[in-house]
Amino acid sequence: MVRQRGTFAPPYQEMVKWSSQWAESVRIERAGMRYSQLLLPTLKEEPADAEVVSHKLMLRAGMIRKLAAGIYTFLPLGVRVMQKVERIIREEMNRAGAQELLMPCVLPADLWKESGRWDQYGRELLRIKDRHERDYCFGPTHEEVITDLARREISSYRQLPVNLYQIQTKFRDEVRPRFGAMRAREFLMKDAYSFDVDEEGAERSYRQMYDAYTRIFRRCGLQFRAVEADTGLIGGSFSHEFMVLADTGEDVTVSCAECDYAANLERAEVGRVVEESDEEMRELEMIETPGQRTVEEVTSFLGVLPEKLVKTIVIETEKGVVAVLVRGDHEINEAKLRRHLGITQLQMAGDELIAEVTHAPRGFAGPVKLEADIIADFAVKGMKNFVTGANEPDAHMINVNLDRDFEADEFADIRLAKEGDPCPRCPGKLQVSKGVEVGHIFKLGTKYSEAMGASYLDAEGGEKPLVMGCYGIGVGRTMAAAIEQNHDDDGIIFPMSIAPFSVLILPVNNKDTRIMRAAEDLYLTLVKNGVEVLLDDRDERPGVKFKDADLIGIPLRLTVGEKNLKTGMVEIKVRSSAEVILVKLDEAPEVITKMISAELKDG
RNA sequence: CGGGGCGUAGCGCAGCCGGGAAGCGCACCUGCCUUGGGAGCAGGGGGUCGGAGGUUCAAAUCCUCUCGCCCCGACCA
Repeated sequence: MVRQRGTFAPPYQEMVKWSSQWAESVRIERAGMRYSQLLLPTLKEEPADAEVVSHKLMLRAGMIRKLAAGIYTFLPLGVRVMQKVERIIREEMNRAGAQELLMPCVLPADLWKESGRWDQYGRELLRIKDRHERDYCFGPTHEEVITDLARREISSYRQLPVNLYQIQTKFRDEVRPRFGAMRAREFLMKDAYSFDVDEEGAERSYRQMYDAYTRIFRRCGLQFRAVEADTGLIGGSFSHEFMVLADTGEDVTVSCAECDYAANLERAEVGRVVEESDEEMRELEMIETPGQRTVEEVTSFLGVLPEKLVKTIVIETEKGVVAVLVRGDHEINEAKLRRHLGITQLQMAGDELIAEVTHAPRGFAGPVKLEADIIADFAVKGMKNFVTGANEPDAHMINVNLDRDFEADEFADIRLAKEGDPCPRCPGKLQVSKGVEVGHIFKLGTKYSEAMGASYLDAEGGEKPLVMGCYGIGVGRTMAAAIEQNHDDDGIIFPMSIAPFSVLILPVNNKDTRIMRAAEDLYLTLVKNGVEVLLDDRDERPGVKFKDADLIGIPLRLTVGEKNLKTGMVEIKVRSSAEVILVKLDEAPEVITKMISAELKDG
């Protein structure tokens, strides 16, 4: 329209006024936005209290601001990204047949007392009282509420299966919140709960969620892995964590280089390859090792490698005392040991108990003539002539051998996996990498339904407990993880699917009427086509605009400059590849639209 | 909860040791100038120095208490 006016150019201010009114009328879901009207406070300098890249960039790009420890305000740009992630989650949850509902964030204590978690949950549960001094808490998770709903509203097998989800603000009073949106106290979470008639159905629901999660994280542009995880206190038969690989992650993932085995370090098994040493058994000897307690001290004192030593750790459990043997260069995996022994309480023995069991001070325990059950790691099985404590002060034994000098009551896989260990599923080797847990799915079984009396009547009229599953996604954390994986020195590189805007139009000089007219024209055309576009109409120098453009990471940048405009061209720059293409001004909207849909095709 | 550190303008910091007029850079406002990678010049606004108490003629500075925040660890998933 503007172009038809030929050489006549209205004063820019008037034109803006006129075209903003027009834009308002054609605005589709607020597709377009003018930078001058957006609250988008970018920071040139690095915020002092940000540690990880995503946190720094989210602050610098004006997405979030901190209100208190672990509590953040999301500014418009941050909200737009959040909403993109939410939308992907909703689409995939709905596609998987789940239904959205919304539960309260303030929960009555009664429900929590009923499940027993009011006392178990600990300080992480934010407890509050109302004016009548009644106990409430701010929901950190919603198993109790959903189970309560289920027991009231679900009574027949005809209503099953059903999967209900919500996207709700949670609060967990973390001991130490850190890394911005990565580990906040208040955070947005998608949590879903499935109810089935039996185990089989529950496993089907679990599988559906597994697939939905895979689609969700793929669409968010994340490189991730689903790994076997420990069910921890939530319980249940199995669970997977969706881990985004990132060096700043707080979780450790063990995966096989050859096959698709992957597990959380807490759960990771080690292949039971027993390397039988072909050494001849030598004569058992006791050697004085005054003051040498640690593996490091003993091995350097005796001049042997840690692989030749066996650590004896005395452990106290609710079922009694056990001595655990692991190779000198290995560490006990407490979660695996706990699961193996079927116990929940586990702690290193104190000096008194050690003295009682070994008749020696800490640091000199050994398996020979030890007055406790001995459970040994598989790696110990093939060892010959190893070093252990002597169960006497300041002494160790060398040339210790299994069966000849002592007997292990049991062998088990109880150590932490480490880089290069054999894979439990194939002949490959294990790798260790850091990651961020963005999603976690659990098959719960009947733990909550039985505790809270949530049952249904089957076709034969028999009363059965609902079989449950629960499935979480940290929305803010997913967003942070995406930034953690997609950035460079200049700023964020948003994947198209979760970008706050698809295109940024950057007029190089906003005092140049021709440039501004072209930019406005492009803006209006794109908005009309439903493209989410940000027009940088600020009266800033080009350098400032370019820096901000890179920082906020809009996938496509349309630069309107004097030189190219003279030949009727504009420049499109792809943020991720830095690729630059020149297109004709009037073809730009079409090219842009095609580029966007090409980027989104897997959604 | 243990250890360490920091609270001074919107942001980043100096000043504190050795008490004596609250500063610097960026941002912000006005004007000029400039317009393809965070320009330049001139002028300007903005502070209960986290809070309370104490010492002193005088406290951002010294002392006591307190609150907040960050980092490491433990904890949690």
